[in-house]
Amino acid sequence: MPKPSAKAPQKSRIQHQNQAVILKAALEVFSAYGYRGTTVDQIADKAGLSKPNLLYYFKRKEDIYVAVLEHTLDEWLKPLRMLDVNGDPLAELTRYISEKLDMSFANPSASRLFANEILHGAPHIQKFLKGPLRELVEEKVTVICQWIAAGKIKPVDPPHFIFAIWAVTQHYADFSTQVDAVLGSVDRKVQVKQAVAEILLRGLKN
Amino acid sequence: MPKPSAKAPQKSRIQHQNQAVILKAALEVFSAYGYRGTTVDQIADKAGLSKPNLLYYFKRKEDIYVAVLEHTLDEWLKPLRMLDVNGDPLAELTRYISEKLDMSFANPSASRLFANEILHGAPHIQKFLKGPLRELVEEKVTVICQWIAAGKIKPVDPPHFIFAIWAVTQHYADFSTQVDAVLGSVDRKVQVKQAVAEILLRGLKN
DNA sequence: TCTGCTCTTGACCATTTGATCAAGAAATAA
DNA sequence: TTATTTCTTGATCAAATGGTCAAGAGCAGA
Repeated sequence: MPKPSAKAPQKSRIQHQNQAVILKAALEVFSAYGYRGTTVDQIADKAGLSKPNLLYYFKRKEDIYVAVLEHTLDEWLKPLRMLDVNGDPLAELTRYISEKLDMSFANPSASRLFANEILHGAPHIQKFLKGPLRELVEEKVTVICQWIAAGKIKPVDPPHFIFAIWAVTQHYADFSTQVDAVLGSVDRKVQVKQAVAEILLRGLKN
Repeated sequence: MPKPSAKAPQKSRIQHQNQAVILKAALEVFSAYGYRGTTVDQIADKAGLSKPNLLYYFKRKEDIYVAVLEHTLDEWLKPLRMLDVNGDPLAELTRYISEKLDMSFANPSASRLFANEILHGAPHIQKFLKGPLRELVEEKVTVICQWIAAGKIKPVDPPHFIFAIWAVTQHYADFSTQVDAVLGSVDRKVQVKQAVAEILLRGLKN
């Protein structure tokens, strides 16, 4: 076997670069218009490639979509993974909320792509939801349970508390159009962080 | 002028009935597949009409979509409108959260339709967001401010508190696929109501 | 430079889909 | 019944769109 790996056809420099350009362009377009609302031409235009050229790298439209989706999933779980049972509960949760809000403000497209996928029944990421996501939630539920058992925070329904954090933090990405319409389009990152942490965490303090 | 009104061509019995059937079918399909992902044929099939017949009642696909959207908007605001400054704050907010969750469980399609529209920049309901919705939020913000000023609840950022209620309650409609994947598909209405009210309101108690 | 591989694209195809229309069926009013 | 309006549909069209292909351009190693 002279080749280093028969399964990994080792990308060339151009391949590596163009795939990155395509994924970036595809994220923007898919998150803005949804899967069916996006045309391959739109992605190609945004990526600065011709349509056949784009389809040289990803055979089908759906392949691009799946690639973009999977590319964001891992990133999505990182902040929750870091929730440490040995840390101070309020500090840990404050950090978690802060990081989730940072993600919503810095990369709303990824949040919207994810929201759109789930909104339509998550046809492409059922395995992710029922596998890695579910396991991670179960793990962090026990963390919260331990904090409660140790009397470090007041009792709370752990899974629904996690859902609440997701819902509120991602709201500022997914529904930013609505937030802007109601409050005006100003920079409110600091204020939101303060307000959200207060709303979700004050009830936990002893 | 023999006619009662020149602007309202008074619908016939058949018109009234078929439009209702179409709107119901369209809500299901649009909320499941999004605007671009929905075909007129799908709506016609679900409504039990031929495509040309459906287009006899609504000239264009977009007209159906707008009609469905507007049909749900008014319903959407009702619970918030009822928030009464003279009532007990905790009781009023508990009732509001409970009603929003009831809506999410009873009519998730409407919630998803709305979420989808906003997710994609709310191209059809900008006026609604910047008009009626904004005004209603401003009104209820003052209600919450009065409660705070009267010392009835602890201080909280009113608009972001309203957003938090929306985010969490609508999460159980919009992201039910994810919730089901993580917790299993069981009836959890009562538990969710209890948990959500606790999470969002305990921090307000004096 | 020559050779083989990777990359790029204009032209093209098949299907889907929003929308139209003319003609007929059904309801309604006289 | 007759006349008029409303309702229904098969057939059809034009545009949009995902995907293909053959031929050529660019690049890397010998």
